[in-house]
Amino acid sequence: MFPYPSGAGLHVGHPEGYTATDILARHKRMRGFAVMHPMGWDAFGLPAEQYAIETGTHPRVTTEQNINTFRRQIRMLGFSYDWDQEVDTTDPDYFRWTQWIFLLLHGTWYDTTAKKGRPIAALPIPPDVAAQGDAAVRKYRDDRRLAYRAEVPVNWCGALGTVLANEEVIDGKSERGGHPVIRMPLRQWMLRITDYADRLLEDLDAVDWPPSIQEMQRNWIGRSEGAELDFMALLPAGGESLLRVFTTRPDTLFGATYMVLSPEHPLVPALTIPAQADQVEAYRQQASRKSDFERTELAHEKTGVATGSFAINPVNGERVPIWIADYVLAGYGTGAIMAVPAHDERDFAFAVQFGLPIRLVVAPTAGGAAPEGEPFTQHGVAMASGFLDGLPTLEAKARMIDWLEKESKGIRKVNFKLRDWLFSRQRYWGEPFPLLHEIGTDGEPTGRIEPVDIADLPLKLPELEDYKPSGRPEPPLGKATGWVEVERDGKLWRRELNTMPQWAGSCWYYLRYLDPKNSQAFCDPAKENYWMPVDLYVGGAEHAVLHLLYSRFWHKVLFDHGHVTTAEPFKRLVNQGMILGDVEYTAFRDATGAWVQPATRDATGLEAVRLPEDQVEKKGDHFVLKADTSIRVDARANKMSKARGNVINPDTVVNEYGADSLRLYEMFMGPLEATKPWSMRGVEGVYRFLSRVWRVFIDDRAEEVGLSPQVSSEAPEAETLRLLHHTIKRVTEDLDAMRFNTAIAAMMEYTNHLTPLVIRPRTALEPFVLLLAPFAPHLAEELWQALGHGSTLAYEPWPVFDPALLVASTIEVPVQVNGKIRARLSVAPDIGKDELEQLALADTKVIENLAGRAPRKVIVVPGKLVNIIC
RNA sequence: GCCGAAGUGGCGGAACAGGCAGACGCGCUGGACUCAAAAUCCAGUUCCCCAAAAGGAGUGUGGGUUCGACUCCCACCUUCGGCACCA
Repeated sequence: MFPYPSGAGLHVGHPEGYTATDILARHKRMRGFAVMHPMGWDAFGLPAEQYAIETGTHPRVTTEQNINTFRRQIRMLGFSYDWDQEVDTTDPDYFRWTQWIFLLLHGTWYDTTAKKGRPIAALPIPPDVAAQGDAAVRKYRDDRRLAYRAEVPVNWCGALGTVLANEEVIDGKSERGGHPVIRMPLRQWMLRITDYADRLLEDLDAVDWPPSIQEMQRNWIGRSEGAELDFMALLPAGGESLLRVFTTRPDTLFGATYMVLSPEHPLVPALTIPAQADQVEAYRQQASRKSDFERTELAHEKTGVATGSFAINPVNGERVPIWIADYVLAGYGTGAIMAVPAHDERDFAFAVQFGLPIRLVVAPTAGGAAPEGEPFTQHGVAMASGFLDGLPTLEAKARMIDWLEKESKGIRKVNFKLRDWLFSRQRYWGEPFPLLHEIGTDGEPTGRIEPVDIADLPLKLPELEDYKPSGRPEPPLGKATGWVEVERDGKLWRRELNTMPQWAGSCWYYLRYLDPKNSQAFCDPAKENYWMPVDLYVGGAEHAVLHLLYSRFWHKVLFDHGHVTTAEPFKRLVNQGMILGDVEYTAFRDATGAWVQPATRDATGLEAVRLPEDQVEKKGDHFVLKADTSIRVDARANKMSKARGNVINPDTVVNEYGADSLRLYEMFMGPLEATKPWSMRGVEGVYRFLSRVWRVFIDDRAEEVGLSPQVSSEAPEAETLRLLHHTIKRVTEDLDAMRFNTAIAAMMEYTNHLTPLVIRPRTALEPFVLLLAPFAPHLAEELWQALGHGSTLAYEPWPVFDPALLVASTIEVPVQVNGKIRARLSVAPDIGKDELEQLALADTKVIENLAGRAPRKVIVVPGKLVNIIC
């Protein structure tokens, strides 16, 4: 995954994944593969804009500086990127195609029968719509495009005068400054990713991804099957209105004792009786001020207000009260539920809180009793439910849906947690939407929206005097007066003022890598066909859901239009683990300065003191203070952060130990996927290994760098040859399985064998240099030259091991008596089972341990062990 | 609360189609080289007992399967990551 070039420069977390893919790229090249290994910049984003607001520096300037820093640092590490493939999402030649893809989405509707996206021109227009004229047809189409506009609540911070992203809002206040944030509806661009929910879910089975990531995506998509059914709401003003709910448990319909609407539900005003109006309005106000976070956070205490009106249960004609409560989310299902307190935790809590009736309609077993004082939410057997009585839950569900469908009171329905994607931002530093709004003679938008001509792309950002927020929830692009208004076909048009989110550019960059300079298409179809899908995609798990889901969505739209040939973009995904700071030891002192042992880690009023390693020791399964072993010391590695001051800068490491040491250490720390703490001593360790390798080849006492006189043309001894081939085997297999740490261990072992050799045969050294090359390319190239080769080793064939040479002349086989090892036999590797058993039984140690007892059973695993049971 | 991953020496981690636990590296101890130090090289280093040999215990905890379990099964504990009123 390409980086966001932040002002802080490269972090040691970045080179982890990049080293891994570089090693594989180099290895594959040596094995004759054509390798595409590119790098680029995900360079739109908030920090550059924030910096612009504060200093007036154009984000382009900041971004360019940051990219230059990142590029320098990345080059310093010797990654074999093809810099001709470099992409930058903020480059107009790049975002031209981001805009182009947006227009493709805008020009697409999802055909649910064909289960694919199709051009909007192919959308069948019903005759009655067509009869109403162009405006009606246009609206019909606009309502079905994959990119559409909707009123959705955004986080508006009046004090900062800007709209904030969800992650910038904490406890209903702005992250910076702690100003109040309210949610207000704003007209926004949305992408209809929910149309692709089923395919995004199904195709997860076809990719080679970590199961945990697949699971996270499945949960995020959150498919659930159930029914939508209609209650009949009785309006206080007279008349009726259908009130639709979604439920996964239609079998509990007989147990519905009240209904709950989300505070935002459109029917709330019509359903509120005058006596309740004030309360309802107050509750709606209060709910609107809460952020989603606040609404779902800890506050599991239920709140709500009765509307005062009632609805009729479709299955039994019963009158049930209608309430509003914020535990019902406006965005899921229909924004309204039938409450079955006996069989749902939330409904139960609410019913208890407000004294609403609870009616059991499912028993754990036929005739069995549900536990008292808690809801029974599991499957069981229907009861007190008329025609469902006695049916197990699954059958009861099906029967109820059949009944609802027959009576036209409901339908089978699948719902998804996945929301449509809020795609617009009220920001400057992002891709402008290539759309024009028609302005009528009255100076107001007519509602007609047209894309900018493809030939006029890219639509570049206007230059701005200042980037400060306007103080109104309006995008800063509105300030670019000369840019906003456009004349076309004799009419006045106003440009779309929102910009795209940072995800946009990162959604498809892997395709641009294939053909970054193409001015005719986002990518030459022949190249796409040759390279796609991505064989290996390495990145942090923080992108497990959003980035990977959005990319997959865009890819599928491109696929439906025939612009790409694979349904999925990333065949194999590997998540690198996080690199934490060095381990820190912390003890606590109270106000008097005395050491104390806090009951909890977050105890207040105590001073946390960081201790050097030599002041602590291990006692039992935890660390204690050496000076007072009754005081427990907290030992943990923390996330690297500026605030903690535990950030490791790759520049420092490279200056001190060289790029190869950094690369090697990052890979030697542990499995790529694991979270692991950094240790400067560990870097020192791999540096010493590389130095040892150097001294095996090079006479370091000589005035000039030159091959050690110990390097000889003699043939290696059998053991050296065996170890060489063993090492080739291990390194090759470990690389294929991405076990970089054990591959390095294998090379260390081989080096440990070579070091004491007085005579170092060239034929045992050269293949080793090639094995080391992907890991430590700088050192390996130098050794390769010293060995007398004129050109790079980057394309030398990868060494191949000879299985015949792997066999040792003798092996050691342990002999157990009753499962305990009592002797070791030195035998030929191909020794027969019977012979091995005879040898074991004849061993003096074994005889001693048998103490005259006769073996009852002898288990012989040839080449592994002998176990004698007596 | 739910989902997922993981618990192995002083530390990072090896070994899991069930078969010698602790590879490799760090740290530590001792030795060689040196006037000395650094660097380097050699040896040792899971714990307990012990001069040594020989023993004994041991892969988060408690059970189970097996000749044999870090590895498989059941229950639990802890840590990390994600989701979190999704009807």
